[in-house]
Amino acid sequence: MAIQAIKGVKDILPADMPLWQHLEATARRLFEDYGFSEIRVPIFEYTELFARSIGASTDIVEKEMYTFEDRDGRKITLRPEGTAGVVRAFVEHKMYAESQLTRLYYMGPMFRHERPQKGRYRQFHQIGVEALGLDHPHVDIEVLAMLHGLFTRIGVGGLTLQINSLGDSECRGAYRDAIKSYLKARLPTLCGDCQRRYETNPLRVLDCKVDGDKFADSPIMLDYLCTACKEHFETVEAGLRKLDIPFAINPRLVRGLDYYTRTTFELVMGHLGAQNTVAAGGRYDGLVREIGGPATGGIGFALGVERAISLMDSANIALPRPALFLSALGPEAVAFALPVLHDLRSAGIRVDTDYTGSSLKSQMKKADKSGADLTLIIGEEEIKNNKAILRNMKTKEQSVLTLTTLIEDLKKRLLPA
RNA sequence: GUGGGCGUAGCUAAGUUGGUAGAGCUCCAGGUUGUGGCCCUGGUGGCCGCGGGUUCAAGCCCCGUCGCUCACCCCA
Repeated sequence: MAIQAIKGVKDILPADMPLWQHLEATARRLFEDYGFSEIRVPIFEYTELFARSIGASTDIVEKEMYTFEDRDGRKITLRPEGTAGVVRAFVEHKMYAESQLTRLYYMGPMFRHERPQKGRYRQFHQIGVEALGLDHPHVDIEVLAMLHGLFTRIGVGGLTLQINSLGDSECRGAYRDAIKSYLKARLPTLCGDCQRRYETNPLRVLDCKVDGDKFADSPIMLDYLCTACKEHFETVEAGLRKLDIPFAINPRLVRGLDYYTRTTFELVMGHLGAQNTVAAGGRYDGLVREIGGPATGGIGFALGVERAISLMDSANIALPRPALFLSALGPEAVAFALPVLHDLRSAGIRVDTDYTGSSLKSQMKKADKSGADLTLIIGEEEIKNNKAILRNMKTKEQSVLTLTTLIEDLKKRLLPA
């Protein structure tokens, strides 16, 4: 039995790459327009970092992390999400001292040991941003506008941006108490999962797929927000309207990571399977301090690359193709072609060839398949007569070139003036 | 961790009540001797996921196992 890839991880094959590269390039360009800079942080960290930031009792930390001891006996974890590492780097390099607002983005693999299914893998990729240092609501708006803009630019529609506020340390407690007392009376009628969640994460009960529709009359966070949180949320709301960014308030939107405060949001897509959240994020005003930095605000999001790509239409993504296909017939021509290929490639011209020297018919097929607009034909006769034939694959027009001036001639035709 | 569906060629997939595995696409070579896409002909390519059992005989039936997949849970 041949060795296979680890369960839940995927090879991203050349055929998939145009979509990946297009998404990554579009994101880079957009984020940089907004003043964000790329940061690359390690894919593993000390386990404690994730326990402290994500929350020790969350599912991610309790049962999904790839954690192991390294040879020095220290507990190491493959990152299950991107924010913790970026915030750690922000604090470690004292980036808060450089400017009031630090805008960062990242992309790369994340790891969670879950049972794989559609849109959920054990190694998956996220593109994320973090804006650290300010808790001004306009930063929230900027980040949401950027998220909205990204999906517009990659041509994915039909998504819904849901937003909510989770309040802060001041008002969330009161809401939590209200929910618990609301649920307490109904507890016996709820599903087993909800009874368990009542203890671990009562806010999540409202989001239950089985009993979720029973809670139409439940207390909602927005009614419990303190003045500051309420103002913050209203400013974000007004700003989104002003920028014509469509959204829906979902008072039951709860995040699975403990660090979120105030603004939270999800970008969801119907009919993407059960894993219908394409991107999600929120504000985390307590996190930087928790990691050992100053008390400073932060907000970010991450999008699931595999999920986003499954929504993209590959039809309008240009595939890379050579400018020229060189057909060399017979060993002499193949030998002659070697430096020609080298010179053209060195000059930045994309050239493909087939080294077999086989029949012209089979090479024409390969030239056609390569997508090249032009085919250069060099055979025994051409070598003898100091000629080469240049064929336009679309018009079928052929012209005769001289071998001694071939490279200069081709450069003139194929390089932009 | 729990449940459903599925494993036959590189891909998509037929295979009757058990009787010696067929096809389309791809790939390769031809179809006037040096010209692609369409068409035609031929060829390469299968431990039928793996192991065991029943049987004269197993792709098909039984048991086990591994893998893939979808859903629960959780989340991007």
